[in-house]
Amino acid sequence: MQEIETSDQTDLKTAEAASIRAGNRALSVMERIRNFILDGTVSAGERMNEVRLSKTLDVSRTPVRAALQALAGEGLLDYAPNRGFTVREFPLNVIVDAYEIRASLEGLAARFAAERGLSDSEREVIEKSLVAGDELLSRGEFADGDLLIYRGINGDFHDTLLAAARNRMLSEMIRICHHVPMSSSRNIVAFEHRDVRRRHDDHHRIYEAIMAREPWRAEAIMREHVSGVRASLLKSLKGRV
Amino acid sequence: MQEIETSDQTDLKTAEAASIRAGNRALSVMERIRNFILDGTVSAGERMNEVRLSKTLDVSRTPVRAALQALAGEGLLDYAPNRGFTVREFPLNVIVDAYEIRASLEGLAARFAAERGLSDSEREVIEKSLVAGDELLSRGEFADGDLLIYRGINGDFHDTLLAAARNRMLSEMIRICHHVPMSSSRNIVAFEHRDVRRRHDDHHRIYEAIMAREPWRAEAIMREHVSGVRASLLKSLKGRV
DNA sequence: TACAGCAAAAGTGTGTACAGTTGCCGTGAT
DNA sequence: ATCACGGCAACTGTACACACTTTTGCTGTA
Repeated sequence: MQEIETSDQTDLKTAEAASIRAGNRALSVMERIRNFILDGTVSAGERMNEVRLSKTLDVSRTPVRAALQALAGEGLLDYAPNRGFTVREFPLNVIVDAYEIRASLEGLAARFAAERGLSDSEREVIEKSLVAGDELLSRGEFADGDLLIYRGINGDFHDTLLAAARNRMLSEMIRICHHVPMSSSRNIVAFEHRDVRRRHDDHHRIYEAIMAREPWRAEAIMREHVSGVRASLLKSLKGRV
Repeated sequence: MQEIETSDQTDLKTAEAASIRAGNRALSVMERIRNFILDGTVSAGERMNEVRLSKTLDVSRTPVRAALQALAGEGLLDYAPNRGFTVREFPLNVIVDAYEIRASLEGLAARFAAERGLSDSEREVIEKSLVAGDELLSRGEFADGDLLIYRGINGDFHDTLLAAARNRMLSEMIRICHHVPMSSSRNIVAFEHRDVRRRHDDHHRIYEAIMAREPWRAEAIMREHVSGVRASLLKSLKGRV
């Protein structure tokens, strides 16, 4: 009965890095249920029937319950005694607010990083991300797939800075913000070259502030940086909806 | 087998308000285990033996596991696969950082409250807390038990403002900060009359900023306010240790 | 005496049966 | 026709047994 091992181990590193509970089976179950939620297999407000889930995933109710509890801890599910778990709804204003929270928290992370300094490897990763971004942007316009590449570059920059803040609670809270649908830093919401260029320029300035050991400046720029993403999101939503 | 109902329902409202999982039994078990952690019955770094706990609390392992998972979600416990749960350690720097995080988040909450406005009942509670604090402080010095009273006043002010921010994710994150040992807003760390007076004056100014619909000013004062508590904590620790 | 390897014990992970609760549907009285 | 009540079905909550993993400590050997 170890056929689970072979199948799906999506994003396993993220999960264990975040001190998430659930052992062997429960961990993979958790990721699978998370995907059900994020890809819309189960819709917002829907009840998570334990028996049905355990049949679908071919495990007993025990790991299913563990996974559901863990996901509730992450804020993706709601719990009510004797009524089980339901998919939490994320109306637009909640998503927008999540960006504000992220802005505050990542700003704080930038300040901590500036106060505490970067390790050699962290500096290396960030510099690499800056150079890679410069290169990508120097062409003046985006080719196919370039946005996907920048997504990675952007993620590296933010993840590394977060690690440099050396504060676990902060990391976990920001991770929760990222798990709000649409709110990940890996989501580039501004598709226009000029916007991305401005964002990338922010990265340069944040890095400079950190290297200059100017915590408050680093915080201010980072806050504005993430807030700017929120503004872009609003703009792009208005454009489409 | 309903003898649990009669016994311990400590802080139950807080728990369910925070969308915590765990049903009837598991919920009370969770609170009891939380107390074990906070009052030092189990010490930092210690392993939470499920069998022993279930015997101590006189329930089966199932609700114990549920409670442990919930507490891990709150950040009080660490989990490692096949090795169970351990009490997370909170060294001084983590506690101090938690105040910074709280400062950022409560600042944001104040901003939201200023943007969104207070309900009648919220305004009433806050004004009452301001008046009560004025009265308590007007005597010029503290009598026995006055600090305890102010603790309640202080808590009312902060809780109400948080509710007025109308953002669940924010509430939950701040609640997590409060659960860090020593980091609750109900802990008055500055025992001197002058410090408390200054804090209370902050409350007045925050309220004024909110009523004047000045979000950024409300945020700035609140951040400084909570940061000030952190500074007082450091001072008082230095004095004692 | 130090260390490797193994075996027993302790502890966690999972499956499953049963108990308790909720919600729904049908029946009957008003 | 409507509402109240009772019983049934579905689902969650808890207990417990068994499987698997980790840890411990013992023994034999170098």
